[in-house]
Amino acid sequence: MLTRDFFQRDSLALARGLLGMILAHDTPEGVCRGRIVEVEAYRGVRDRAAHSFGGRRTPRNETMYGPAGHAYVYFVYGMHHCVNVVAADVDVPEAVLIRALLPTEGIEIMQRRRASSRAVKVERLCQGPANLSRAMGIDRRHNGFDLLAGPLRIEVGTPLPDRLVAKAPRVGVAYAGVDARRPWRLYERHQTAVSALAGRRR
DNA sequence: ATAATGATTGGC
DNA sequence: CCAATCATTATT
Repeated sequence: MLTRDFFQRDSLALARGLLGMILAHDTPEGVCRGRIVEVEAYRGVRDRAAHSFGGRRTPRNETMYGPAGHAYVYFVYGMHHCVNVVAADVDVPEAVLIRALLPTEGIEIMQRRRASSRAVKVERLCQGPANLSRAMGIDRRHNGFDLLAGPLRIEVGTPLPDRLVAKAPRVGVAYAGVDARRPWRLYERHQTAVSALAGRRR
């Protein structure tokens, strides 16, 4: 099991550490697991792309100000959920957005949750933060959950070696000015499950 | 109370 | 390219 120390560090370091770890969710339908292959670091009060920029503290982002290793889940665009892992110390509002998983377990359950007109390929089931949330059965009810243990948790996986870590600017943060260009999106090189809009790099 | 907008996705 | 769709936030 991971320790609190694993999560209690700055969000960029945590983002790096989360690559290769497992997001697991026990649900009535069964357990679902996926290997984390793409993340983005949101670096707190100085990061114009972060919900906590400038020390903004609202009901929505309150979890970011709490202890590390908890889930910050929020609702956007009137229809999507995104899952973050809270980093750093209490009152230091940093977090890591989980952007893509490679599903390893509970694939049929995920396919049911993602059911649309056409079948969804395994590598697309958890491709993108909102798709992943839907496939894993995560919504606002999970905001504030402790990810160390419990029905929604992060388990020890296989750390991703440096040579397989790619870095690029974050997605969907054009409003963030200079911070929009920072290479704070980390993902597994050559991994087909990384989100499509994110583009590929080597 | 009202207006603006979004850490996205999928369809055309 | 753009509509979907509404909670959250900022502003009056």
